[in-house]
Amino acid sequence: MNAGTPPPRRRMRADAQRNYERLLTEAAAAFAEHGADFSLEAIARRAGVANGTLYGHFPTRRALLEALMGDRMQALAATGAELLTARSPFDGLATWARAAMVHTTIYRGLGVTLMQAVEDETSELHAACKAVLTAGEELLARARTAGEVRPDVTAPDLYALINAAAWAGEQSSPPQGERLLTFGLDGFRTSATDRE
Amino acid sequence: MNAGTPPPRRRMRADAQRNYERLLTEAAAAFAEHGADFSLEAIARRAGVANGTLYGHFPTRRALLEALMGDRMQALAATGAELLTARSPFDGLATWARAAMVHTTIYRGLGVTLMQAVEDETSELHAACKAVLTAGEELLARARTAGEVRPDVTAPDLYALINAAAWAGEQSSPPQGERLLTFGLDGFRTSATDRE
DNA sequence: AGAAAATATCGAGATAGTCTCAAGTTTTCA
DNA sequence: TGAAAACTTGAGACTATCTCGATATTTTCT
Repeated sequence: MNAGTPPPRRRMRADAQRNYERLLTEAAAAFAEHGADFSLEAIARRAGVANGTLYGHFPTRRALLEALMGDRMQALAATGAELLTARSPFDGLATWARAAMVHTTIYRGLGVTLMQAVEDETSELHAACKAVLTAGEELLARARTAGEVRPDVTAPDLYALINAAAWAGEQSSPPQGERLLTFGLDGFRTSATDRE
Repeated sequence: MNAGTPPPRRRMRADAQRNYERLLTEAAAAFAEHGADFSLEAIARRAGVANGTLYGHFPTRRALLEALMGDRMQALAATGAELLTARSPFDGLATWARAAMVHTTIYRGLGVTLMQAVEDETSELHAACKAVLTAGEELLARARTAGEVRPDVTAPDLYALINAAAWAGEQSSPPQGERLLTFGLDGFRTSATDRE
């Protein structure tokens, strides 16, 4: 559906541009249908291009994912910023977390990559993940200040919960993800730990 | 360390028995060090055996895992039964969940297999996973009866939480797993949802 | 326009992993 | 001891990742 972001830098040769876009389109379709581990070789084939061409444009699988998801993740961060004005800080947080989980679920198996990317500075997805993490931190900080979540809940906790819930959702027929996320978020709440 | 369970059925030829055990030993070491996705070919090599021999003994990777973990999972189920007499039903549940998470962490990447196995009747690990699920259900039922957990929390929720927390723990440098499990379990508690 | 320069593409090849199976070897036991 | 049963072997058929020199296409410059 979505053909990805425009050219990376400078100007590309016309044929390169064409191939770049075709690869992105096919990759999006293949990943959506078969998961983020789908064969790059097959994607090149489907795009009518030699696999060397694919590697020329996207040296790593992560580079391809970044091209596919960069914008989307920035958008998610922006949504987080908007939810900073939600009536209830906790609800804003919860709403955003749900959106983030849905986002992670776009390609099966994406969670692993996203979890690694936030710690690995050399990952092409690092910046995007950091932006998401930061958005989460802000929502969390607000809810914390309002006394709605426990003071010891951190942004990495939230990030991990989102990805873990997405992961669980992928593994089970009735989407366990939603439930897990809800339980986790409830565990974040102040009320759950009066005596600790 | 642990060489796995004894022969499967009837009696094996002496050399077969030797190879079977050697494979189990090497697999345990390799999985422990490199994760449950480690190359079966390499395991056969390390065991000084042709790869056809490995496949002869263990038709699938899951079969190998079952041989490696079957007992251990039964033991986990037994631990669950014992914790049924814990002073506090919730603490019994929490203690067991922690043990289950540690158990899942024995080989990196095991969680995926365990989540699939519980739904897939054809998996060699299905029975073992069911036993674990059942143990969880009993602990949960007791805590529910005692009014310590929300009435809508199910055994699959618990199972998913345990595996998801183990998964998260594997992806992050500071072991996020423990924290996630705690938050999730707190989310299971009755007190967290008075008004819902 | 024409040719040189810059930029891309191609696809074979090196490496590695999964899984199968016909042919050969070892063990068992009557 | 020797034949039948039980195992092992390793090559072979696939699939995937990633690299690189040869080849082709596009752009640029005069």
